Amino acid sequence: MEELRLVARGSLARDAAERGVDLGVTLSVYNFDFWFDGCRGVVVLDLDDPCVAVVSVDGDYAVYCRHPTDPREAVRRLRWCLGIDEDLGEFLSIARSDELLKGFAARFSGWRLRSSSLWWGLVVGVCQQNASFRQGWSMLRKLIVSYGRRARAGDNEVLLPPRPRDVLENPAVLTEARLGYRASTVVRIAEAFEGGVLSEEKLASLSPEEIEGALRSVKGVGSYTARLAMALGLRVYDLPPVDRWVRALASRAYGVPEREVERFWRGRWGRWSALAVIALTIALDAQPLRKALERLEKGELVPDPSIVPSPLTLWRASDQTR
DNA sequence: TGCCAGGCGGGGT
DNA sequence: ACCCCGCATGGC
Repeated sequence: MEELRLVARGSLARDAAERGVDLGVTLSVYNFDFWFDGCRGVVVLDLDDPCVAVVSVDGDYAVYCRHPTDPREAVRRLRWCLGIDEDLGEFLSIARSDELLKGFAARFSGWRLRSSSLWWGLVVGVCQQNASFRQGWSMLRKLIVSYGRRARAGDNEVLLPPRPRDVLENPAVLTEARLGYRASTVVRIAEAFEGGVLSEEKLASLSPEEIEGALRSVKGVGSYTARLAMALGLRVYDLPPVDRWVRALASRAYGVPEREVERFWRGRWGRWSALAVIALTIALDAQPLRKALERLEKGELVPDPSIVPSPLTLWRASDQTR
């Protein structure tokens, strides 16, 4: 097991409060039980040169890294992963007068997207392809647990997602994790990162369209997966990951033909397009389309914490997604 | 039991 | 620019 050393300690409480960030909500949304327990969360800052932060809902944090790291750089990275300095003012202002997201904007203004690496964002996207939310997160959970990459960070034993190299060393685990035909796509993504064809640093400087194109060069990565990964890994939200779920809901809510949903969505949400898609999945508890449409008809557009698992409750629903 | 789910690529027209 | 199909797997 890899030993990580303490490189920084402090509190984000004041800055979070000043910026209206709710760390409890931010840590709980779309998280697993082994990374969040209702009180403290693990944030993976770097997979390749492992570095993690343990953050409490009141803002205390400790950052641990495998190699000596500039504490200021580590804290910058933590703040970025938690979206602390991302100003969502414009997004929330649009959302407050939006049919789909006004309830979300009223109650979840403190939510920020937790980012991951681009590699991991792609894996998340692939696991959502042609599967229910529940199945997708079950696959991801099994994937992480099966590779079982562990590190010691102070008193905490932390589970890390596999690196591209881990996947290439033992691709059979993907099948054990029940990824089905998605396994070969994950292998191709891992090869692209290991071979340097894709690299986060190079892609980050490109335009959103160019990033999407580069990611789609991997067979099995289409528009949805590329755009979701850009949002999760790079905090680039310009291009919405429009799937049949969003297409149907937006078509109904806005009275727009399905084939025009993407254009309409981008016109409405601009540089917040992908964030709005992710927010909608939270608002409707990522329920299957049929139920999500019923919720829309009834105007039930705020998360229902009694639904398990959902983006909000996934962290306390490990048994349902095993 | 079939059918379908937050896609995708490859084939057709 | 469309339309259509198959694809691993799990839940209902």
